[in-house]
Amino acid sequence: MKEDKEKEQRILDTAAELFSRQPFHKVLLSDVARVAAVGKGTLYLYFKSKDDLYFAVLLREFSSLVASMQRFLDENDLTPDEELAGVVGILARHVYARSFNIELIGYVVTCPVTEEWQRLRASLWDLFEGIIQRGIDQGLFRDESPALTARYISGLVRAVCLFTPAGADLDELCRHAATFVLRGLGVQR
Amino acid sequence: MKEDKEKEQRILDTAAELFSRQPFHKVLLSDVARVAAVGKGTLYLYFKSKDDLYFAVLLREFSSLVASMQRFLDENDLTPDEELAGVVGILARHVYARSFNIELIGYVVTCPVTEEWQRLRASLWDLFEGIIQRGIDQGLFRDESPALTARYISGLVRAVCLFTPAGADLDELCRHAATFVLRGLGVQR
Amino acid sequence: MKEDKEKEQRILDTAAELFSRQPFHKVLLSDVARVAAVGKGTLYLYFKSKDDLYFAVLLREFSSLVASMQRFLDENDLTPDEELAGVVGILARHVYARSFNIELIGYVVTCPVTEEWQRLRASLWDLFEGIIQRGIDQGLFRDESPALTARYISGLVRAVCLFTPAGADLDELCRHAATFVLRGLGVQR
Amino acid sequence: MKEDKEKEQRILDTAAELFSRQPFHKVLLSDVARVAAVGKGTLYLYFKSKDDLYFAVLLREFSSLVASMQRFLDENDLTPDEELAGVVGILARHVYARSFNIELIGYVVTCPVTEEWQRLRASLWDLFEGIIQRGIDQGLFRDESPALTARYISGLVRAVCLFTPAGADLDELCRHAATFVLRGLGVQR
DNA sequence: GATGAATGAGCCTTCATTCAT
DNA sequence: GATGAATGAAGGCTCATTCAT
Repeated sequence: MKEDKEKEQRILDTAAELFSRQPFHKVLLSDVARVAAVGKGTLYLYFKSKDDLYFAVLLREFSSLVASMQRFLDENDLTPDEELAGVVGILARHVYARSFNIELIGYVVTCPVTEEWQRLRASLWDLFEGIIQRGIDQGLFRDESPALTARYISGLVRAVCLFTPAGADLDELCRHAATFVLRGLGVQR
Repeated sequence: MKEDKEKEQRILDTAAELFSRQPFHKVLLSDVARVAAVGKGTLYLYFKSKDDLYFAVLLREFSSLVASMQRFLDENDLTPDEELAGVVGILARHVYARSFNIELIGYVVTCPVTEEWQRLRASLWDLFEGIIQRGIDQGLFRDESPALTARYISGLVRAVCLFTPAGADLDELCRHAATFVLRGLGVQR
Repeated sequence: MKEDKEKEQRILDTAAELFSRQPFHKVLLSDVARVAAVGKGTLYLYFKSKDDLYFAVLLREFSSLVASMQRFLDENDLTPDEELAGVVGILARHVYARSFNIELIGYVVTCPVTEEWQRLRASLWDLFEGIIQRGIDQGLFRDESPALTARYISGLVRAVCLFTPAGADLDELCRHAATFVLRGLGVQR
Repeated sequence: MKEDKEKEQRILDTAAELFSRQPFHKVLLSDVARVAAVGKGTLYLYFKSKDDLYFAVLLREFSSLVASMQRFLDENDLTPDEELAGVVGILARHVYARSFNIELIGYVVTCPVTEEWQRLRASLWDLFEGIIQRGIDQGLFRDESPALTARYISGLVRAVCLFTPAGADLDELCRHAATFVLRGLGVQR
């Protein structure tokens, strides 16, 4: 019933694409099926409902983001300020490439939050909070409430990417955002 | 078709409430009518369609926010850092009180942006940008790109309000956000 | 929402007709709507679901049958054997005219029996049982178990009407059925 | 396509069970396959369609019933009244044990009657009619229309078995039904 | 102007049937 | 022969919109 992982991924890719371009109710499952080149009924072999598909997209995108940020931290031995600049850049590029992704969260906020989603979201915050805390411990950062700040950052990046002025350069955007965040944490730059 | 301003406001209030708590497609016009205590057909005397009602809510909420921020600036003779702290507080309280822009803005992002909405959104950014620019001119702030920063701020505030840890104090939250933003702009605090 | 009793009856009439000619799953609500000359959505103003419509048909038909039998008993002052012959005739004509009616019961048997339906069905049995008991009391009938016999009779009539040999005369059929039942109760004829 | 008789029987057994407990449209072929422990595709090696399976069940059940009744008559040398009491008992026990013909026959009534089904049904009636006729010929029974009476009996038995009052004893039930039928045929008991 | 019963286009979902393995 | 993933036609149901009152 769900052997074909490749097909499942194709459905998720398609759904991610479509959900990022239109609000939930404008995305038709017949479109998803057509674009993914599967039968409409096939969707239901892999996902219980339209909502289920939606959340699956959300979870996959978000967890791949968090994973890539975590990998970045693991594979590089950096100072907290370098780490923060790095993950802000990753986040920005991710949001920029697939502007929906973080946007999808808007929907989810009003829904009964699933445990899995809550856990995932917390893991992003924990990641930020951990960096900030290390920076504070090393005397690099100043922050009265790392938990709050961790929550700022994704919102901040999201906003700038969504509403980026036309013609902006992505690299510059990442640099600017990182600088702002680091200054916000008391780093002199 | 538009005599009864009081009724129109009641409809908008109701719609604002409902649209802020659920995704667009889960808000039924029959619910709006029932809660607003008007007939379903009456909605169409005041608004052309569901989309039209939605945008009317969005515009009203957003413009009242911008107006109250502008009023704050006009009625007080403050330094740029005081101004920024003030409007951040206003924004935070607004988002916190009516989490309207959760879904509201979420939906609108994927929609064909109307000119009016674009103008309104720009006015918020301009407001922030103006303060930042004045701060820079007065040597209070440092910022390489006030236009980008203006876009950060609302996203930042939105995020912290949406995902505020349980038990957080709103005043402290506002103070923290303001401090972060001001530090981000190079203010020593 | 359900002012128009006339429209509701038209829907019920149509549904009764269609449900009597085809099994449940072959009856399309779009057909019901078309034949009843109402919109498809209108059906849902009067009935919660297809099942609900089905049961409404069943209940209406059955209760009208029981009511007409009861009226026959009330309006005539007859001996038990005359009463029994009369109600058997009424039942036979009813089944014959709308062969579905009793047939519908087949479906209902396998369903979670609603209280209302149970009550209605019991009222038919009670009606038969009452007549039989009066007959016994007056020394006209012999029966060791009027409750069981009451359950026979509708099944008996149903069967003969459904499977009546081609060319049979309805009056003769009623007479024959009544005779059989009365003899079954020990009446010499 | 039809080698494995054992598997075919398992499918028929399962289908008989399920079709007798739920209306046609609620019985899913995937359920039949699962319960029968065969693949869904396998069903189509033995039966052309869902309808085909349905009628196969109906025919098998019904013909086994008729066969067992016929065997009873052949293997015992009885008087018509004994024969009738016997076959009524067989019928009652059959219906009682597998309420198959609740839904089964219910559905079939509204369907285009196949020739095979018609023939089978007629064989049951003929069996009853034959007994009745012999009883009349021997002066045991009185009946103006054995053909009609033959049609009563199965309906009568069916009804009592379906709607049997809770706690009833099957043996007593059979005795009572037989007595009623025999009295209906003018036998003094 | 106000209403809400009526409408029907359109979507999600189901499930009998097929066919590649 | 056996399987069950894949299919897509079809139907139940919803809900924005209309319009007669």
